[in-house]
Amino acid sequence: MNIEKFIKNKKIKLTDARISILEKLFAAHRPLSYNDIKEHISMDKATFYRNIIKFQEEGLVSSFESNDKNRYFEITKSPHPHFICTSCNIIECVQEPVVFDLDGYQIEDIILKGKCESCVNVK
Amino acid sequence: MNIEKFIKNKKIKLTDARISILEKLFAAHRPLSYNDIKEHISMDKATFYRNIIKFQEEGLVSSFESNDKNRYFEITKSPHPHFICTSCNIIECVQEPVVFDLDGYQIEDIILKGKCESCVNVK
DNA sequence: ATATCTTTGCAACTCAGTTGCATAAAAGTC
DNA sequence: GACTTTTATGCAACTGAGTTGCAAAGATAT
Repeated sequence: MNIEKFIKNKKIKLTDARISILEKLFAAHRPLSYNDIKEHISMDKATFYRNIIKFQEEGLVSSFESNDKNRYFEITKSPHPHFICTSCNIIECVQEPVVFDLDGYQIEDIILKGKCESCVNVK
Repeated sequence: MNIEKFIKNKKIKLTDARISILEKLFAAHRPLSYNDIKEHISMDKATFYRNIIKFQEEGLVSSFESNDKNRYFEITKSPHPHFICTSCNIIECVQEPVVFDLDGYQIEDIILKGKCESCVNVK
């Protein structure tokens, strides 16, 4: 993915900090928290979070809160559910569609919680 | 609901603080956060959170994190999905069952996020 | 090159939830 | 009821993710 193209036409400037955040999010195949990537990016956390806010305003990035009190971020793709393991806290993107309709409500995201394949057999 | 009976046979003592937390959770028809009920209970927040931990150890209470950085608590009933409004942050229990199976995974809870009936028409 | 507007790092702050510790209050026993 | 043991409580100090104010640095347009 070409980050420059990705940011073009959005009303935000192209900076090293922004490129490295987006590169990390593109490379991951699951949502990441600040703690997941802070070792791999060299910027203040204020810069990280302020850029995330910008990305979300532009619709480039989506986020949600997990069990472990961290917020998780991913490049906005076609909507898909997420799975959060209540044992090891890992987060995965779910490929299978979850169909659900609630009269009068507009569903934007679905989060499934439970035990992942690794944890389901442990205890 | 009789709180004394509810707590009986669990390895925790019956105290005023515990009774008032459980009463509030029973009376509500949706999950509540500490902020939701702190005005209506007279105890230190340390006492509140420590008791919630006990209740969860005994399986009396369940909880999850929401969008607004607060943790929400409810009396453990038969499993049902929850809806979180991304505009007004209200949380509702969903009565319609959501069927979903993920091979090798054990689903414990389903959280739907989106716009509630009041917010879906606003913006 | 220069002017303008945006972004950055730093440090200080916020706020939900946690922890240590001394005191108080349950529950069981006599 | 008085005594003993165990558990619960309040207070204050702490933690850690995320936020904010501000001055300095960097991006883009002219």
